[in-house]
Amino acid sequence: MTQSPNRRMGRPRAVTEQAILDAALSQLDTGGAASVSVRGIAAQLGIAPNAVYTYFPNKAAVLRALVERFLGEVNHDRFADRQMPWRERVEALALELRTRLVAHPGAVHLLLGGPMDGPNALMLRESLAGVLADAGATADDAARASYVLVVYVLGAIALEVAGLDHADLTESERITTRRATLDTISTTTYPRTTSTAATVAKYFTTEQFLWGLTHILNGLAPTPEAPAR
Amino acid sequence: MTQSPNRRMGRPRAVTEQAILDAALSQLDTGGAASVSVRGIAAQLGIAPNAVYTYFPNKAAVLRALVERFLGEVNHDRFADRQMPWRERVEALALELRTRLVAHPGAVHLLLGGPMDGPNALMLRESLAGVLADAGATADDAARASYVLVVYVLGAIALEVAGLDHADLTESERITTRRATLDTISTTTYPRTTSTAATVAKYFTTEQFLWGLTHILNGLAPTPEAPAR
DNA sequence: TGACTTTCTGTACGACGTACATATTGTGGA
DNA sequence: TCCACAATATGTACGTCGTACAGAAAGTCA
Repeated sequence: MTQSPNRRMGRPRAVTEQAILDAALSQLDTGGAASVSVRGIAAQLGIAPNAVYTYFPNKAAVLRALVERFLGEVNHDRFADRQMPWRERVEALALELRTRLVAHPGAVHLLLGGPMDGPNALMLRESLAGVLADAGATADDAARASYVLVVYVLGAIALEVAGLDHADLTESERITTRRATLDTISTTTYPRTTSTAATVAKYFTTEQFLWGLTHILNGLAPTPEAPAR
Repeated sequence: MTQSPNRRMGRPRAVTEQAILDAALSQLDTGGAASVSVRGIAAQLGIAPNAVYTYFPNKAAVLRALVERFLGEVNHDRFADRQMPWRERVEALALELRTRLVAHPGAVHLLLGGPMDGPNALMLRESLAGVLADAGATADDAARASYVLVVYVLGAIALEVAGLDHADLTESERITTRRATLDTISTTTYPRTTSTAATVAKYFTTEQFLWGLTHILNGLAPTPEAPAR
C-alpha cells in the first residue's frame, strides 16, 4: 500500500492515498455510506477507476483506512490532561467523538462494520482505559468500562444518525405503489437537508446523549471519585 | 404489499411474503448482510428475480420487513412478569435480544441501519420503558433510560459481531497491523483472542455484556430498588 | 539511448437492483 | 360454457458496481 520513500522509480503517482480518502469522505458526506463507490472516487480525482487499486487492494481497504484516519484525528490532549477530574476527561472524549461523527454521519456504519482493531482505534481504547485506571480502577475493570463506554458512544450515534436518515429515506420508500415510476425518486441521491426539525432533534439527542453518559458513569463509579471497583 | 383477503382474483401467488423473508434470513445467516440479494432470494425460491417486486417495492423494504418480523418474535412474556424484580426483567430482555442477534449476526447492521420505527420496535421500547416505570421512574426518565439500554444492547452486539467476522477480510495487511499494534499495547487492555475458538470469545463477551449491563443498571438506579430519579 | 520499474488506462466480465413489456393463470359475469 | 379481467410471473434490458487482466505511458538509472 505505502511505498518506501527510498524506492523512487517508475511512473510517478497521479494522486495520493490521502486524496483518495478525501474523495471517499466527500462521497460519504454528500451521499451516505451506500453511495461511496470506487468509480465515484476515481471520477472525482480524474483518474481511471482501477487506478485506485494501486493505492488500496480493494474498496474495503479504502474504507478501513478512512476509519483509521478519522480516529487518528481525534484530539487526545483534552482528555489526556490528568489535572481534570476523570469524569470530565471521559465526557470530553465522548463529546469530541460525537461531534466528529455527527459531522460525518455515514462514518458510523463504517466504524461499527469493522472490527475496530486498527492502531488508532486501539490507542483510543487504550487512552480511555488509562483515564479510568488513573481514577483508581483496576486494569481489568478499566478495560471493561472502556468497552462499555465505546459501545455507548458508538451505539448512541448510530441510532441517532439512523433516526436522522429517517426523514430522508421515508419520503422515497413510502411510495410503495407497485411499479412506481422512477422519475419521482432516484434512490442513489439523498438530499440530506438540514431542516429545523433535524436541528431540534440534534440538540435533543445531545442532551439525551449526555444524560445517558452521566448515568453510565454513575454506574461505573460506585464512589464519586473513582470508577468501577 | 399485503392484499386484502376479500379481494381474490387473478393469478395466484407462487410464494408468500414470509417465504421471501425466510430466504432473505437464510442468505443473511450464511453469507452475511452484504450477500443478501434479490436475485439470490428469487433463486432460492425458484422464481424470477423481479417476481419479488410483487411482494415488496424494493430490497430495502424486504430488509425492513425482516427486521420487523425479527423484533416481533422477541418473547415479551419473560420480562412482562411484574412479579420479578425490574433488574431481572430488563436483563431477561437484554439477554434474549442478545441471544437472538448472535444467532443472526447479519441482522445487527440492519437494526442499526434503519430508524427502528416499526410497530414491533416501538412496542419493544415501550415495554422496556414500562418496566422502568413500574420500578418507580418518571415517564421521562423511563424513556431516557430505555433509550440508553437499547443503545447499549445493540451497540454491544454490533461491536461483538464486528469483531467476530475478521475472517472474511483480506488477511495480508490485517494480520500485520494487528500484530504491530498488539505488541505496543498491553494485553490487559482488551484481550481479543484470535487463536482460541470462537466459543471462548463468545462466552467472554457474554460475561462482558452482562458486566456492562449490570453497571449501567447501577447507574440508572441510584437506589437498589428503583431506576433513575 | 535503452532497459527496467511503477503506475495508469482500455477493456471486459459477472453480479446487482429494478423498470418495462408481455405472457400466464385463476375468477366472476355473460 | 366461455370470455374479459385482474393479479401475478417471466423475458429482457439498462445502468451501475467491484475488480481482474493486458498493455500503454512515464519516469529513473546504467
